[in-house]
Amino acid sequence: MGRAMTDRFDFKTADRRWQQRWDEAQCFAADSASSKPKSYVLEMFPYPSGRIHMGHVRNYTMGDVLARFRRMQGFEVLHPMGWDAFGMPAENAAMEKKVHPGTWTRENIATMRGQLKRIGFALDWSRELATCEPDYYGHEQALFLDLMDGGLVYRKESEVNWDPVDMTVLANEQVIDGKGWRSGAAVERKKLSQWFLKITDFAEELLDGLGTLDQWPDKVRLMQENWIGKSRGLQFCFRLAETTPGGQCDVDVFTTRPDTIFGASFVAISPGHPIAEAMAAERPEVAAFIAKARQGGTTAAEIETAEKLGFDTGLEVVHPLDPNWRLPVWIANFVLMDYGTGALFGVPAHDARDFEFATKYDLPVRRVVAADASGAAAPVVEVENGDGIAVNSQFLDGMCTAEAAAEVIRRAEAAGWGKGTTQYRLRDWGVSRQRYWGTPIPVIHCESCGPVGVPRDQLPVVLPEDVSFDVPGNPLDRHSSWNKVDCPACSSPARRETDTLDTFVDSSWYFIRFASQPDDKPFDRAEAEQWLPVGQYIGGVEHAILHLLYARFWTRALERIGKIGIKEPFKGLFTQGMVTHETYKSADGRWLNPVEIEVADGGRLIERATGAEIERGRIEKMSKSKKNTVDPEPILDRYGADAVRWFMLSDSPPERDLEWSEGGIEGAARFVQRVWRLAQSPAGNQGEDLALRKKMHRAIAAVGEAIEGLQFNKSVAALYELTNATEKAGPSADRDLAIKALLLLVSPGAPHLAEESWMSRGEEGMIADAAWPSHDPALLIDDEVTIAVQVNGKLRDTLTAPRGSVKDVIEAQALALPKIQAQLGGNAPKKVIVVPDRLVNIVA
RNA sequence: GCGGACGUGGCGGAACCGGUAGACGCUGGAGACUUAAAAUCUUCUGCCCAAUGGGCGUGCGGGUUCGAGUCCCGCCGUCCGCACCA
Repeated sequence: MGRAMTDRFDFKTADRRWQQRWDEAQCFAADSASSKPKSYVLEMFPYPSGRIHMGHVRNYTMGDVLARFRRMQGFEVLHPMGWDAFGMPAENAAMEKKVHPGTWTRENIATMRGQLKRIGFALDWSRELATCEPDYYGHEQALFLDLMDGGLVYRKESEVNWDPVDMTVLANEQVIDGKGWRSGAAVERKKLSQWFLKITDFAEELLDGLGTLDQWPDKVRLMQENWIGKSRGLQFCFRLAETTPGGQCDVDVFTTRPDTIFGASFVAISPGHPIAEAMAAERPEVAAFIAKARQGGTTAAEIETAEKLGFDTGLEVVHPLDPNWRLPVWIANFVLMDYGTGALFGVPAHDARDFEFATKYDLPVRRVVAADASGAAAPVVEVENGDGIAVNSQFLDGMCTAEAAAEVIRRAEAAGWGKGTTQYRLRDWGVSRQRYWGTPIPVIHCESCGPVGVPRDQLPVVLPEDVSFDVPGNPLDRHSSWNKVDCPACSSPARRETDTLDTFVDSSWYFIRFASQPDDKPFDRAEAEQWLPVGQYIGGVEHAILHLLYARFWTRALERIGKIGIKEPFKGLFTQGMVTHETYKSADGRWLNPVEIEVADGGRLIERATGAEIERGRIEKMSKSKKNTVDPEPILDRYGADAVRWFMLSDSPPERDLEWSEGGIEGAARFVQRVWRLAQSPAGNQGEDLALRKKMHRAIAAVGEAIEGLQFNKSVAALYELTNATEKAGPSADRDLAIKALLLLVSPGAPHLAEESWMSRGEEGMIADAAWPSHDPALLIDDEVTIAVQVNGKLRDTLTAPRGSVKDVIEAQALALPKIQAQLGGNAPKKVIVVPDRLVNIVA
């Protein structure tokens, strides 16, 4: 037969063989009833966009290494996979390709499941779920009703991006340069009545809870802290000099800088403020201004970078600390209705936006903060938003910013015109989406009863299948046989809610459903608590705020209403970097995929199809628009699962971006073959090799530590070192042990290779069931150390000495070195610093 | 605009708590094996110079220290998030 198998690792056979064996043995099915300690490893579940991309491969490889490592350490591991299957792309596909969103999504899932299986992930496929199936979203509807019963759901008006031509709501992503992506019409902000979850009730808890998340990256905790944005300040009331057409007689404002109250030169209200709206009803020019201010999308970035627009209402308010001082009331486009009270007082000298606004509309700029009292008269030429000493502020003069703020709050409270309050930047979570492909909100609107929850015995509220996407807008609105129902309370004709839930709701509890999935309820509390919280959660940084905050909130909300006994869903969090690739652009400006180009002589790049030279662009995140994606599937065909997995772990630290390169995957494939070749060397040798044994123990310690800390690139480097040393060593019993250890250490990253090698060496059972090797700490330490000898901090020589040598001996040895003598030139050293077992620094 | 990060050879990166900068990999050079190629193996590879030695080096400019990639202050550049993309 002349099998070439022993020369080359045949991944085509091995990958399939071991994937099948693991499957048959149900190796990775998690047993909730197991008596072993439990470990829950979870990667953020994918959106089924069509095909697996390199970002998925990287993410799931990291989780897989950890899951397999934990299993080897003796844990009962839960490592599940599912599909975040609702979302806009399915509706876009429906419009473009005339395919039902469900069909498109389920086909994508089937494709991607097959792709994931080829990579050999240690997943418990028996727990697979897809959020677009009624057996998932029906339970979500039940939880929504639970939150309603718990008083955590309410309705209010809020603004959406409105396309006036297509007459449809647009996602932020669908607004390009202030225009609708399909119609090209200028987008407006429109008010709509929507469902909200009371996340602000949890602002303080969510903030406090960050303190308990010591296995989260600091940057993520900091970002969440800033997002919640707790600030202390003064809320107070400006009395209007005259009553408005709407009958209002005062304006509530909030400020984090009460110390600057004497620097006020105007009051600005949001275009959505009740006073503005009341005036708009009376005065067409106000209405026109508000319409203008509402042009453009709803995103913070857009609102804050838009040109500042103001409208002087002619109204005036009275300054609370000076009855003779009146301030004009403006409507301004940069004031957000959702933050604070929707109104503020402008202090141009000490706030950047106020400064810009005042400069444009020629409003006074008054200095009320200076570095010291002598700076009181200095003009303010650019905004000064730092702290300092109060000036030009009557009784506040001379106080520092904090004192002055406290004093204003004290006086306001004493006189009753305001009070010190805590304000959060966090806003309640609007969950209504005017779209078909999402979880139907289980509510029925009745003219006499108002909104009524769908009775639980009528759940799930299933999406109708017979819908069309040939007209813009939500098909559920047009589907009268679905949305016309009787009120569950009074039986009169009513209308089903046609909005669906934000897909972030779907991803706010899937980790609980993975842990426990009974048919008759969302989860079994006791079983879920066996596994939760998730021990290690892994995913992209782009989810650092929204998804992670919503999931934390949802968990706490369930805890508050008594559904579960945990407050934080994710004990450990790891945010991995992106997979990037060079970009290529032809002379006529087309982006080209890496498979469309080839390298000509001299390293020039040319387009295969045309032979024309092309330009090498910057390294960017793999994306369809830049065409710099590398499809994992052909790579799997060519190099096998382990090489791909290994490359994903090798080059870059996991939290940083990984650049896909041909050289990188080749290097990984070469390593796979090296290990295989090493595993083929005959076993059963005699004799010791202490140096190699030490290296083996060091590698066991280093690899374990690196995986524990999710520093996979370091574990790879340690394995290369062990491989190098083992290859060089002559036959010995220690070398046989080193090979065995190498296979165990390599197995979480390259499991097919490890299994095949394990079997070929005649080892018992599957390596998937083997235990992680232990190391002998005594073998990690060397008896001799190399000590650096510096003169004035510069390395001049080294010396070797027994570990733990006394200072004086080392110092004498260092001074006796010829190179050091030469440096000193006969002079006595001024000072000598000795760091035991490390270095000697001689100050000359 | 606001918030967060990152920056080390030709490239990806390593460096415990402030203590020998460049582990490990990629690329490249030289050599071995081969009829040849591939594969594999050996060896070198931060830059500069008057080269068995010396100088310079962790984005830039300062500072603290016996000693700074690491700590502090000020810049520059790049990337990510901003509430309806997932």
